[in-house]
Order: sequence, then C-alpha cells, then structure tokens
Amino acid sequence: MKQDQSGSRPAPTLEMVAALAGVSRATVSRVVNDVPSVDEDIAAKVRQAILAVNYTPNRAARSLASRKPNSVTLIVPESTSKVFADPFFASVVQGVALYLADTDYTLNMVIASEAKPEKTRAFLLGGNVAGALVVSHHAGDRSWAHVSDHIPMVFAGRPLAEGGSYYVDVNNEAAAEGATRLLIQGGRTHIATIAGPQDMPPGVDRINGWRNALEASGLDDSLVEYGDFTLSSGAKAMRRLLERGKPLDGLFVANDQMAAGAYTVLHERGIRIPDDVAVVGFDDDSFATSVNPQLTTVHHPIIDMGKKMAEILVDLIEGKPTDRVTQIPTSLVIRDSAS
Amino acid sequence: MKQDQSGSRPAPTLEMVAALAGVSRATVSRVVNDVPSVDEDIAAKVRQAILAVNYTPNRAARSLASRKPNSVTLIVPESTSKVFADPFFASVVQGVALYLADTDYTLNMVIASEAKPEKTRAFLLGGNVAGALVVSHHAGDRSWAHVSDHIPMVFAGRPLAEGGSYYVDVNNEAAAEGATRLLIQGGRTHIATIAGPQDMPPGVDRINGWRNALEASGLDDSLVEYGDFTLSSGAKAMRRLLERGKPLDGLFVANDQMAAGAYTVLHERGIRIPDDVAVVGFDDDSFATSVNPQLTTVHHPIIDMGKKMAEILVDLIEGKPTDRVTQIPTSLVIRDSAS
DNA sequence: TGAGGTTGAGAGAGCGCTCTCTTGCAAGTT
DNA sequence: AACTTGCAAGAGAGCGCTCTCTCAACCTCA
Repeated sequence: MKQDQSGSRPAPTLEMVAALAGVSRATVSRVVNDVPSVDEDIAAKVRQAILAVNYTPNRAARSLASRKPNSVTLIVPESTSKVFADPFFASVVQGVALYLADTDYTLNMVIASEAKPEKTRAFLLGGNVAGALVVSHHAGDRSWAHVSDHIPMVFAGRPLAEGGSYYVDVNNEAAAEGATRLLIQGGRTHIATIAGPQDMPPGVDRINGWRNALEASGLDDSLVEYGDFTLSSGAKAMRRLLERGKPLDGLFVANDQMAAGAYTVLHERGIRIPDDVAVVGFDDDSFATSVNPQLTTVHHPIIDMGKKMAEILVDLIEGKPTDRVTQIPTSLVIRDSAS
Repeated sequence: MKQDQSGSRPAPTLEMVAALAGVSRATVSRVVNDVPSVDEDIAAKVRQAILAVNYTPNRAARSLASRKPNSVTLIVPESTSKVFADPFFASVVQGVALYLADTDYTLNMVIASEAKPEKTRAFLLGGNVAGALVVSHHAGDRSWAHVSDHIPMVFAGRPLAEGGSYYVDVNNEAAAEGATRLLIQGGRTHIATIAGPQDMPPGVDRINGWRNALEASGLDDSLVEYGDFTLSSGAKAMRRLLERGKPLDGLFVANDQMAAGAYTVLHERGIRIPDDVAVVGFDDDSFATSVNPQLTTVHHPIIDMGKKMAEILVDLIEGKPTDRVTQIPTSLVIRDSAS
C-alpha cells in the first residue's frame, strides 16, 4: 500500500529489451509493431525478453516519434452533462470504450465548458488528439465546424442542421412509424402522441414517423401534445390530451420516461393499459420495465451506437473511406402495454 | 468540412515561438510554465509570439521530457458498467472531469475487462498513467492492490474490506440515521426499512444507521426486508413488509429507486403517503422528484464526490499529504413523503 | 576599482520511441 | 570468380519538449 513510489525503478524501455535479447532497438520495435520482416527465431527471443522485463511501450514516446496522437476525445458539452440523468451517456461511453479497447487509441473525456469554449478547441486543435466524438443534446452545434476542418469528428445523433458532419443515429422516423403501426395493427383507431421538443432531431423525427403511419392508414393525426422528454412533462402532456375529451385508444410516446409520466395520469384516472389505451414508448430504457404493465417500446441500441461511432472515427483517422451517416437498426420490444 | 487533413500544416512548436520572439527555446518553455525568473518584457514578447502562432504545447513531448505521465485514468469494471442505469456513473465522471479541467492532467477512461484483467493492469503499470480512479460496485476489489503499490489510486466508496486504500465516500451510516430520526421526530413509531444488499458497503451502512436511530429511541427494529437497489426489488420488499401484517407508519428505503418500487405497492393497496406511512429515501436521484408525492430523501452529492476523488488523486500524485478517507457531507432534502 | 554575488538567458543533452537509410550477408547470375 | 539482387538487422537522426549547466551582465560593498 505504499502510495509513495517516488523511488520506484523506471519502466523498462525498448533499449533494455534490446540489450537483453542481444539485438538492436530497431528490431525490438519491429517485433512490437508486428512488422513481418523479422526472422522468427529472433522475434521469439525478443518476445521472451519483453516478457522477462515486463515491457510496455511508452505511449508518449511513441506518439512523439510517430508524429501522431494516439488518443481520441469524447466531448460532452457542459449543458448536456447536466441533463444526463438517463443512461444514454453511460452507454455511449461504454460502447466507445469497448471498441477502443481493441485499438491502439486511448479514450479521453472532456466536459466542454460553455464559458470558455476556446479551451476545448485549443486542446483539440493542439495536435494532441487524433479525433473526437461529440455527445450533445444540441448535436451538430455549428461551433464544432471549425474543429472538424482539422481533425475527424463523429457526432451522436443527426444534427438539427445537416452540415456534412459524420454521425451515427438510429432511424427515429422509421422506428416511430413502426411503433405506431403496431398500434394500428392492434385495431386502435384513435392514436395520440406525446411528442418530444421540436428543436431536437429525435423530437422531430419521432413525431413524423407517427404521422406517417397514421396517414398511411387514413387515421386522424390531430392528437398531439408536446413534452421535453422528462417524466413530469409526459404526465402534463397526458393530462392535456385527456382534457380534450376526444376518443383515445392508442398512444405513442416519444420516450419511455415521458411514457412513465403518462402512466401515472392514466392510472389516476382509472384508464386501463392496454385495455382502454395501448401505449408504445421509445428507447427501451430502465423505465420500460419499471412500470406496470411493462412498456412495449422501441429498443434504442445505445451501446452499439457508441461502438459504431468509435469505429467510424478510427476509420476516419486512418483514412479509410467511410459513409457519412450511419443508421443503427432498432427493434420493437413487445411487452404488455401494447401488442 | 474536409475531414481529410493529411496535408495540414504541423502544429507550431516551442522552437517556432522562440524564433519569432527572438529568444531561446528554454525561455519560451519558462514562460509557458510560469517560471518566475523571466524578465517581464521578454515574457510579454514571448506571450505575444505564442498567441501569434497559436501555440499549444505538445503533451506527448512534455510527458516524455519531464519523465512523467500527464493523464489520469478512470476505471470502470465491465460488470459495473453494465449496471449503470443510474446517474451515478455520469455524475462521478462529470465531477472528475470538472476538477481535472483546471489541472494539467487529462482524463482517460477504461472499461476493465474482467476477461483479461492483465490488459488493464499492464496499461496502468506501463508508466503511461499518473494515477487512477476506480468506480466499482465491488469497491476495494483486492485485484487492485498490486496496482496501487505502484501508482496512486482513489476509490469511489468505502471498500468492503478496508485495506488501506484511499477513498471518498459519504457517511452512509450517519445520513441514514439522520433520515430515520426525521421519521421519529415526525411521531412515527413503527418504522420499517427496505435495505440494500449486505455485500455492498452502502447496503450495510445504511441499515446500520437506521438501526442506530431506532435503538437510540428504544423503538422496534425488526421490520427489515432486503432489496438489490432496483425498483422491482423495492416493490417486492414492500410487499413482504406489508404481508407481515404488523403496524407500520414510517419507512426508510436505502435508495430512491427502491423507494419508487415501494410507492407502487403502497399506491396499489391504497396506503397514503405520508398520512399512513411516511417515506424517506436515499440518493436524491431523478426518482425522488418523479414520484408522487415527491420523496423526502438524503442528498448524495455525487458530482462533489467525483471532484474530491480527482483532487485527492492529484494531491497524491504530487506528493502532498492527504487523508486516506474523505467523507463528503450529505443533507436531508425534505419534500412531501415525510417531514 | 575589482572581488564576489546574484540574476536571467542560452546551450545542449537527453526522454523512449519511429523510421529512413545503410550495411552485411547469402543466394542467384553470367 | 566477380558480379548483381534481395532481404533482414543495425545505425542514427530526429520528434517537441524539460532541465541542468554554463555563462554573460549587472550589483554590491570594501
């Protein structure tokens, strides 16, 4: 438990391995980097020496010598980080970290202060970072345009204003349409929606999907109320929907958290789910299985999204041709609130 | 939007700044590192040159030359990362990142694969990292003992088996005791608890706090049921509590998520909160304000915890004397479920 | 005025790697 | 036998910094 390691022996270097194996530094470097043109006998001897001294390459030296950074930054705008009470953030990070674990890139994280954005920008442009991932509620923020001229960047979610940036997203519109179609197929004819904010791409896309499905079946699409993706806003929207006094037997909610809010109001009024009103949510987060009856919802594969973002970023860094927009497939999880 | 920057001019170096300012590289280095013994006129000229070429120090070179890493790693065991549906993880990261933003350390994140722990260990011991923070459900996992002999480490939460490691935590026991005392002061005399798992320190400490408060007032402490911190386990525990058929007018729940589960059962049975049963939770997470009536709960300052962890780690790295255990103060947030 | 002291800037040797270039050697060619 | 080829290993020059050492310039005081 000696936390003081001031006097600890320094980490073994390439040089030491070379000396032990009786070869040159260059040869050890070749072995470490899997350069094929090394005699197998020699390579074996080197590998043994590496194990013997427990050698690990020094990343700083490597980065310096090769003239390229070996880390990738995940940026979370400060305002966004405050809102992350949902598992979205943790899951994206998880996906990203899992993918990068198998590469030579290290993941670092930055909370981008809105007060001094130059600080983050300087960090990114200082040549210390090979690329960046942005997880933001205001995806595609124009403020990153300048940065993305210099280093590869990949965004989580479709930017509100498409600007040629690389991003990965789920097909919110198609998924919402599918969810609504389930309601229609279940025989529901008065289908409302609690939509998300219309200044966020998922908010816009999900309501459009709902509308598409209704139009395709010639159903009424006037039963719309808006929330802000929070539980309480979902409850309020549900109340407003009910106060309209119109018939209502199906409900598509733009995320599970608002659906949980809607549930409380429905329960209050003694409206049965799914008997009186069938409900479909979106995201398949912890709320979906927390509520009773369990929520039928669209599964949003966030970890996969993180993985894909990392994959695309690495491809970009290494100059591989890559599609600018990537859609991750969703699936409808049928539980008890609609089927 | 040119993602291809292969031909972009290289980042400015110390050398370039020195040339522009007409001084030596060493002098620029002094200015950058705030060494006092530099003539103010010259320093001003250098600063101007730095601005002119938009110079940012190369972290790899710095780390190499100074022979010390400039990054700190946040480790999340794979098994833990899967469970992080709660905002705990995101908040700790946020706190850590916020603190480090004002230091010269960069935060990097690793998901420690349980399958190949040597990989993480090699990374940490390879001399590439100045220190590490561990956020785990099984805090104080003995597997880190070897690592902490070599680099400073700080854990989130008290390890189950105290082993001399540095950690920061809230005083779970005292906080739980205070929460229970509120119930007693409110005149409740039959106070139950839904406790957490007894193989996790918060689970143990919180039930102990509850018991302490009851004993101090000579009340019965037999009304205990256990959950695993999930919503559904809270509901089940509540059900078991009610099935005992004993009088019950107060309830302390070891976290808000289980409290939310208990709520659903209480509502089902028509038991009024707080009129029939007053409820106090723990954590003050999003569940506390999602439920109706809003939950009186212990505020768990997770962001502060992250900040403190980072602060202690940096102190450790820089050799400053530091307390081994740090308790972050909690506060009781009085809402509607008990007062 | 000159010895000794102080202060501030420059010189230059690395830090641990990568990578190009060169060298040495065995095999193939005439 | 003298030559060219081909290929694997070594030499050595950096990468952009830090930091110690050295030295010039200026002070101070007898």
